[in-house]
Amino acid sequence: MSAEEKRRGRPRDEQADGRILDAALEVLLENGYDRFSIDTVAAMAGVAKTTLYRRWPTKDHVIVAVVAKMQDEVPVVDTGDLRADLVGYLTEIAAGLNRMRKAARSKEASDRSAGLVAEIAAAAARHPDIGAAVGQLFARRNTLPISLIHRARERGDLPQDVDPEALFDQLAGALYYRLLITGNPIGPAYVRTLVGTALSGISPTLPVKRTTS
Amino acid sequence: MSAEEKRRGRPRDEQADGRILDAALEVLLENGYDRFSIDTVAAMAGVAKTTLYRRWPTKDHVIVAVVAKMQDEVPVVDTGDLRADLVGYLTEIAAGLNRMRKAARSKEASDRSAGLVAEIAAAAARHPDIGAAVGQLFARRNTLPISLIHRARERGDLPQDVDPEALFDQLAGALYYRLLITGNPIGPAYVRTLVGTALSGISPTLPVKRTTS
Amino acid sequence: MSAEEKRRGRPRDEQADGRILDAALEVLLENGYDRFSIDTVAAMAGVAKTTLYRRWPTKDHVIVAVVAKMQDEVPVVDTGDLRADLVGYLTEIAAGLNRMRKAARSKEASDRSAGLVAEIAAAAARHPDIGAAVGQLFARRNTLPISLIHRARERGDLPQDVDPEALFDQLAGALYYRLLITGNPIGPAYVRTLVGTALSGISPTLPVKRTTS
Amino acid sequence: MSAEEKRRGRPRDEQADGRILDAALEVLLENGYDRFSIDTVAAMAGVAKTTLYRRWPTKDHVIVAVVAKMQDEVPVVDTGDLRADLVGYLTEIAAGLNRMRKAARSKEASDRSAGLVAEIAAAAARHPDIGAAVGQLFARRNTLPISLIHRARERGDLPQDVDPEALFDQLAGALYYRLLITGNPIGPAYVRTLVGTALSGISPTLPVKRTTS
DNA sequence: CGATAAGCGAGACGGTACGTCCAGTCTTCCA
DNA sequence: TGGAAGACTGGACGTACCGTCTCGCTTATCG
Repeated sequence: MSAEEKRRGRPRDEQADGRILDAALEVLLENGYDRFSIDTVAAMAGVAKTTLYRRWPTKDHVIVAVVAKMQDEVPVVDTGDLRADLVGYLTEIAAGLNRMRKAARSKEASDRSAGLVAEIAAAAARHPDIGAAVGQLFARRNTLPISLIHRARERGDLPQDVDPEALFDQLAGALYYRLLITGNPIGPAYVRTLVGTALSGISPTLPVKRTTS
Repeated sequence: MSAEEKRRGRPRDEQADGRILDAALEVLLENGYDRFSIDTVAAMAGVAKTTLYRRWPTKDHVIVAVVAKMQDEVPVVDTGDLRADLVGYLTEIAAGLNRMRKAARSKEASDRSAGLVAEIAAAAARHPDIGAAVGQLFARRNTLPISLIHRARERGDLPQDVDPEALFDQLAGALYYRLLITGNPIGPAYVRTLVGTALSGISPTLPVKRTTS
Repeated sequence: MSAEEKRRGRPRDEQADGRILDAALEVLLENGYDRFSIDTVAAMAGVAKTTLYRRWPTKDHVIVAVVAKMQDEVPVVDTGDLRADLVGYLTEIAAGLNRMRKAARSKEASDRSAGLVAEIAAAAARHPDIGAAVGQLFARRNTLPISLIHRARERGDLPQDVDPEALFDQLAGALYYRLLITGNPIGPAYVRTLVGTALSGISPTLPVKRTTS
Repeated sequence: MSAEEKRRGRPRDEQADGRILDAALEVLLENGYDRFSIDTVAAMAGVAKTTLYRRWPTKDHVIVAVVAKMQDEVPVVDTGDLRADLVGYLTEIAAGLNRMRKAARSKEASDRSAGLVAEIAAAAARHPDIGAAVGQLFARRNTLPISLIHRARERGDLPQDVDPEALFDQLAGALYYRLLITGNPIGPAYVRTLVGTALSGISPTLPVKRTTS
C-alpha cells in the first residue's frame, strides 16, 4: 500500500546526484556545451560513468537536469499595473537568458548565441521524454504570468478577444526568437518596446489614465 | 573596374556544390540530423570529402547551407487588410515549420520536435559566423512582412506606439517558441488566435465591419 | 612481494591481441606494407579501432609487434665446428629474410626488395621507443650466435684479437646490407663465401685439416 | 639523325631541378622524412607541383635524387697498408652516416636512428627502378674500395680464399646493420675493432711487414 | 551470520564520425 | 609545350565521445 517499496541491495548514494549535477554545471559554464563530455563530468564529480548512467540515460538528460536545476524561480508580482508587471517579469527572463549566453562558449561566441537553450531545444527534439519534460517545465513556469494576464482581462484591463496564453507566447516568444534565431540583443529597452507594442491601445498606460476616463 | 579577380588554377567544379547540397538534403530528410554524416553525404554526392570541406569548413556549415537553400520564398501580399495578410503569412511559416519537423527524425520524434531548427540555432551558437549568417538570412526574410506592418501603421491602421519589428517578433516568436520550447502545436486556429490577440483593439477586424457599424 | 598489481576496471580482452596481430599478419602478407591499413586490420580482427589503438599507439607499433611475433627462433647449434655452425645459422637467417621479401608487395616488387625490414628500420628511426624495442629484440636474438663465437675463441679456434660481436656484425650485416642496400641476392653460395672470407686464415676449415698438419 | 631531337614548345626550366632538390634537401634536414611533403617542397622551391612531377614520378624518387646528390665522393687512398686504408675509408663512411642521422628528426630521434637511409631502403623496396638505381649507385661507389682489396690480395697481403666483395660487404654491412637494425653507435673505436677483426690473422699489421722485408 | 542483491569505481569495448593530411592527377590560363 | 595555381579523387590517420560491458569491492537487507 505504501508507495515506498523495500529496496534491497546497496542503496544509491544520494549525494552523487548533487555532485554530478554540480560538476556538470561547472563544466557547462567553463567549457560550454561542446567540450561537455560525460567522461569529463564523471571524472570531475569523482564518480564512475556507470553511476551517472544509472541516473540519467543520456547525455541530453543530464544537460536538461542541470538546466532544470539552474532554473531559478522568476517571481511574479501582481500590482494591478499589467504593463509594469509584464515589463518586470520579462526583464527577469531576459536577464536569465543573457546569463545563459555565457554558458555557451566562455569567450568566443558568448555574445552572439544561446548555445544551451538551443541544445535543450535540440535535445527535446531528439528525445520525446525530454520534450515532454521541457514542455511541462515551461508550462509550470508560465502558469503564474499567464494567470496574471487572465486576471487583468477579468479586471477589464484587456479586451475579451485577447487570449492570455497567446499573449504570453508573443512576449516570451519574441525574446527566444531573438535569442535563438535572429541573434538580436534583448536589453531593457527592447523589453519595454515589446510590452508597449503588445499592449498598445488595449491596456491603459498608467493608472492615472483610468481615473481620467 | 571589374570586380572579377583573375582566377588562377583549376576552377572549382560548380556543379559539385549542387550535388553536395542535394545529397545533404536527401540524407537530412531520410535520416534526420543525427545519422547525418559528412562521409555519407560525400559518398552520395560522388565527391571526395576534401572537396566538401574545401567549401564548408564544418558539418554545421553544410547543414546551414542546406537549410538556407531549402528556405523557400514565403510570399507577402499586401491587400490592405493587415489582419488577413498576417494570418496568411504566418500560416505559411507555420506550414514550413511543420514541414521541417519531418526532417528531424522521420518516425520516432518527428511529431514532438523541430530538430532541425533547434540544431540550426545550436550551430549558430557554436560558430559565430553561422550565427551571423543565420541572422542575416532571417533579417532578409523578415524585411517584407515587417514593411507590411510599417505601411499599415502609416496608413493609420496601427497606433504610432507600435514598433513594427517588435510586433513581428511577437508573431514569429510565438510560433518558434511553441515549436522549440513548449512543444505546443501551431495549427491554423492558433495562428488566427495569435493575430487576433496581437492586433486586438488596435486594428480594424475587417474593412467590412467598419461600414457595418 | 607479489609483482601482481591490483587490477581495476574491466580487464583487457587478452584474445583481442592475438586476433589483431593475426589479422595484421594476414594483411601484411596479402597486401604488403603499403595497403596495410589500421582500419582493415581492425575490421578483419573484429575489433574496434579504439581497442587496437589502446594497445599500440601507432600503425608502426602494430607492424613491429607483428614482426616481433613472426620472429621465429633461429636455432643455434654448437658442434665445435665454428665454420659449419655459422654457415648453418646464417643460412637460416637468409632464408627468413628471403621469406620476408614476399611480405613486401606480393607480385610487383617482391623480388628486388625487403620492404618489411626496411619499413621496420624506418619505423625504428621515426619512433625512439620502437628503435629501442627493435634494438633489444635483435640483441636478444643475437646473444646465442655471439656466444658461439665467444666459445670458439676461448677454445682457441679464433685469435684473441677477434671481437666476437664485431665478427657477428660483419656476418649478419653483410646479409642485411645486400638485402636492403645493394639488392644483391643472398643465396647459399654467398653465405658460404661470406663465412669463408670472414674466417679465412683464422679458423681451421675442417677438423680433418688439423690432423693433416 | 642527331640524337638531339628538336624540342617544340616551351623548354624546361633547367634551374627548376636545382631549386627543387635544394628545397627538398632543406626540408629533409629541417623536418626529417616525415613532415616531408611534396606540397611543402614545391612551395618552398617556388615551383608548381606539376613541374615537380614532370621530373620525378614519385615522392620516393625525389628523395632518392636528393640523397644521390648529397652523396659526396668518398676518397679512396691506396697506401699499400690495407688495414689503415680500410680504417680511413670506413671512418669516412661512418661519419657520413652519422651526419645523416641528423636528417631524421632534428631533436628527438636523431640519435637513435637513421631515418633517411631506412626510407631509401624502403623506397628501393617499393619501386623496382629505385631499387636498381640505388643498387647501381652503391655499386659505383663501392668499386674503388673493392678494387683496393683486390690489389691487396694480388699483392699477397690477403689469402686467395678471401672474396674481396664479400669482405667489403662485411665491413660496410656491419656499419649499416648497426645503423639500421641494432641502433648501436658506430664511432672510430668500433671501426678500428671492426677492421681488426676482419683482417685478424690474414693481413700483416704493418710493423711485422717491415721486419719481414 | 551468511546469502543475496544492488551500487559503485575503474576502465575496456564496440561503434561511429570527425576533420586533417598527403599523394598524384587534372584543368585552366598564361608564357 | 612548359609552368603556376590550385581544385579534385581517394584513402588513411589518429582522436573523441557515447553508451555498454565486465570486473572486484562495498553496503545494505533478508532468511
